Amino acid sequence: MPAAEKISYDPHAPVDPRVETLVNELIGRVADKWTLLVLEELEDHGTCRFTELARLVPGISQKMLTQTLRAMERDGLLVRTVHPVVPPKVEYCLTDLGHSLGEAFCGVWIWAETNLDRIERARSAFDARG
Amino acid sequence: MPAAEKISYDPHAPVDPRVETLVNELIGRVADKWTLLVLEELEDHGTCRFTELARLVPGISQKMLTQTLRAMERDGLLVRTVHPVVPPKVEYCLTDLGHSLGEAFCGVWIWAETNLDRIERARSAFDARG
DNA sequence: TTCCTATACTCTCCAAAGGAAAGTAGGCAC
DNA sequence: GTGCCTACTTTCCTTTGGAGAGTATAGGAA
Repeated sequence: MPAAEKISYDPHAPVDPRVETLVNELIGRVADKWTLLVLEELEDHGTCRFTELARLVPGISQKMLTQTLRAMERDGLLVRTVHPVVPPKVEYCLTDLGHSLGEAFCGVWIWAETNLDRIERARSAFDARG
Repeated sequence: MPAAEKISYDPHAPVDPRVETLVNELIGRVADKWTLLVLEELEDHGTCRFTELARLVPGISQKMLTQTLRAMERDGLLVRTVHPVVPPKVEYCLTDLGHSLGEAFCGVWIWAETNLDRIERARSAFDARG
């Protein structure tokens, strides 16, 4: 390990490798394209129904929307409320935990907005080099 | 870099849909399991060689490591340096842009560490409900 | 000489994940 | 009866990803 101590806050410094494994596993699940996009829409629009989310999240299939919502429900990120009416009405709403994850991802959205141009330029340069 | 105007972020503020599409696309690429884990290791360990990363990132295949590193290089997140020696020596190092993404994801790692127990409990509860 | 090693890929084959579209349930209006 | 509505569920097929073998190269050992 290159032991260059950082002056700024390093969240990884005092970590038990067992915990690190679990965190990596969790990151692997949560840092999924669809989870992120669903999270974003639920943050933006509040409680949503199934078809509303299908419309809001660009390009998601019904299968993946169902899977993503189930996984998020299992992880306690959102609550699924079934209204026993016809036609069916199911609402999805972020929990406190879901909101806290949304806030944690805030920095990433800001980063993406801020650096869009820079990345497109980097890609052009890379592609030009062959 | 006009960072001053972006200090606060209101997710409910109206956003140009064209920009939103591009940001979603970018999130979809960057919010990939392997990209995140590689980014984390490069943040933690600084400059790394190929096999070093293969060892550090748990469970990644050589193919995916190559693909991930190429994509990150194309996006300007890291620099790939080839030393013309035998056996080959290639070093990967984050750019400023890569570091800034790492910092943006800082909140997510902290969140994951903080909420591990809560999520495991949520999963157990969900599985117990059937 | 031939063999072996080390590194960073690269290729091949197969299993798993994911997308598109059709099917299901079940009251209600007609 | 037929059609309609929503939230899935199933089927089929394409794409992605993983496991492992192969490649190029120079120096050192046998």
